[in-house]
Amino acid sequence: MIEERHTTLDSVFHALSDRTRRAMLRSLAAGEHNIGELAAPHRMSFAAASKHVKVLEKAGLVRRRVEGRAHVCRLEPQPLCTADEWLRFYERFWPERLGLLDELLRAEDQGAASRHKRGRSKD
Amino acid sequence: MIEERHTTLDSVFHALSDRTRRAMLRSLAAGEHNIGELAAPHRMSFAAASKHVKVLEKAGLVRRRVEGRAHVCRLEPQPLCTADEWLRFYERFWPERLGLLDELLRAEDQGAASRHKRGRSKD
DNA sequence: CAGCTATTAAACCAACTGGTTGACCTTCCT
DNA sequence: AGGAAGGTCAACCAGTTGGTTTAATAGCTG
Repeated sequence: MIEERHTTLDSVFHALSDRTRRAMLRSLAAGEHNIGELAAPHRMSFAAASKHVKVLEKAGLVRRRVEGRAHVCRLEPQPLCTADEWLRFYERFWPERLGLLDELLRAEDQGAASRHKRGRSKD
Repeated sequence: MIEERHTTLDSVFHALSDRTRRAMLRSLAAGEHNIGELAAPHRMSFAAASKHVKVLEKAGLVRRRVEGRAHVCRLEPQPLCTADEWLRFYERFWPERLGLLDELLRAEDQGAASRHKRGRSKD
């Protein structure tokens, strides 16, 4: 099960290491799409794009449902959450990025929430 | 510069897609280590481990400083932060995992912080 | 039925990965 | 000076990746 988690992280991070696949996930964040729609924005053959989707699928990031002749894909966010959990271990190393949360929780525990600035970035 | 960010994400996620390298980062989270120390826990040749360190270095995750005959490595957390930023875009998809932060900030803004449980996982 | 649409499958290719080994520098120790 | 310690580099290898093209399958549509 720990083993499982490692192979999961392997495949998830690998899936994320390609720009095309990251873009596909972004598309899927906006809603379901079939393979053709996912492939369209990328300058490559349909077959190549289809392979990318398969990589995402194997990483558990995408679920596919066949609907007539179309394969409709939907985002499966759980593995991203797992990856984020792994990353967040290092949270304490990047200054103020989200050390914020712990600060807030601590302050809250003491019944006295202090004031903080917020600056979040978008993509 | 956007371009730069993409190649960074490519190399960072790729670096993270290997278990050995993730373990090395964990070691470095505890403090500086030279290559030999980083290599020791892993059943592979010294040279192989050295290559892994180089991958981490190229991804900007590790900084190396030569000290006599030893190469001392230190964790460079910034790219992890960048990766996390990318991942956190999907935050809204995994239920309540850390929607917590925003909740807290919102509550704080209203001058009334509500109580929450915290449950974080380790690796 | 024919033909278009959506998609996979298979064969192939060049480039990269993760690993090995052996040769080779430096630096430290005695 | 000589040798061990800490690392790199280059060559090599098998397996994977990301891409191509061509062919095949399955579902709609007229």
